Amino acid sequence: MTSDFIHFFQLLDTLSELNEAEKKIMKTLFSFRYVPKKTILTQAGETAHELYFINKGLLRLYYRKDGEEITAYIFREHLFASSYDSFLKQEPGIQYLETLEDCQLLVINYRQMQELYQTVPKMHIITRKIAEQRFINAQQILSSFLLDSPEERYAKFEQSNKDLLHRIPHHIIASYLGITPVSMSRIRKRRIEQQRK
Amino acid sequence: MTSDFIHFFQLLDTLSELNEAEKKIMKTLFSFRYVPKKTILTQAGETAHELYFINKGLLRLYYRKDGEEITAYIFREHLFASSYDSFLKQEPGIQYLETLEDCQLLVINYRQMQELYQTVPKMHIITRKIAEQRFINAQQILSSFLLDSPEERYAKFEQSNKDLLHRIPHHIIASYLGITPVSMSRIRKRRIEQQRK
DNA sequence: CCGAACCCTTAACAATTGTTAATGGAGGAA
DNA sequence: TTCCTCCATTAACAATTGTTAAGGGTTCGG
Repeated sequence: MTSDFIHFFQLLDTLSELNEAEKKIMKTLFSFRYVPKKTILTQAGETAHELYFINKGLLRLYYRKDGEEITAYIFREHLFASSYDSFLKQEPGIQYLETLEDCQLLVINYRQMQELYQTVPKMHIITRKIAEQRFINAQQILSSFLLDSPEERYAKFEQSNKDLLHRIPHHIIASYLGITPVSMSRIRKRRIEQQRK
Repeated sequence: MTSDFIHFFQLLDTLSELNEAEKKIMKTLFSFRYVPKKTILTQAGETAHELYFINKGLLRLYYRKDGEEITAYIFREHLFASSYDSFLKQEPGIQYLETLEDCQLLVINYRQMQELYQTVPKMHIITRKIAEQRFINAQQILSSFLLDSPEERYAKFEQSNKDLLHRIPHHIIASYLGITPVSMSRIRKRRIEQQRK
């Protein structure tokens, strides 16, 4: 269905103008997939073969350390998501990619992606800009670890992701902020007390 | 001089094969520059107009918070460096870019960069791959903040950057690791004591 | 409807890091 | 050389976070 690609092309059009022929090719290479909550799309130790565009739902990328799951990133609607490290290098990675909600995804695999680069050279421009944005984004998160205290980091997260506090378990957010659930709970308490004044 | 471009093309050739005509264009657009130690190349609050390739020397990217300098990244020889955020968006940034040693740089400005995209379309592929690598790199550093203790982070840094411990002041490394110089000194002491056993 | 699993919060204590300040060494400038 | 600045280390104390454990609420499946 064309309606599956509305947000997809809305994003791509901001990066590089695509004509109808190019869009048609892309529609044949990306496929629609429904994935239920708590599905692991990529396992650590295996190579990520697919790249996803999220039409609806949430994904998270995480590491495992000592049996514990540590969130590296939470992907929202209308973003591309993958265990990039593994997908780009086509080597086994150390990250897991999992759905946090029932998801509607557009999917392309690595081979199809190479085909896309061949048939739609503009794709190099698009993925360059996406990679640049991702890099800037990663750098911003990194800066928060260097410049901010855990409490400030929580405050910023709350400000720009108010909805996620209700959509996903807190301990996932805590690990994303680099703290324990206990510590995050204390921070939340402190902030509520301070708001009273 | 052609010898100025040896490492430059050595890197680029691994990303996409360039013919002599393309290399010639690049030689005219990149210019050679000698920059003494402790020179600020990009100021926070200003737009970064240039992108650098480091032939020799070290650069560091840093933030300022409460008068303190906090290192975001240390660029080595044969890497591209810039205050990317500002350079890519062509907006004022919040980072400073400074030489840590006397440097030999290849320089291109934003306008020339756009010209390069026009005349050498392959450049989109090259910068896409560079951006992807940078993203993976940033993600790796980020994972170290999520998964490792400050002590483990120091250990990993020491392992992969042994030379930097002698080339640059420790407090710069400490801020890069997200800790204070005092804490880093304690970590170093602990490690020496443990090695005795 | 009930039990089990999951999860947020709270408490108490341990461990680590941050803060402030002092010391002494190294390196650059005049 | 001598002075001065910068810097690494150390100590003492404060603040924060981590750890472990317990209680109670919610959700989901049988």
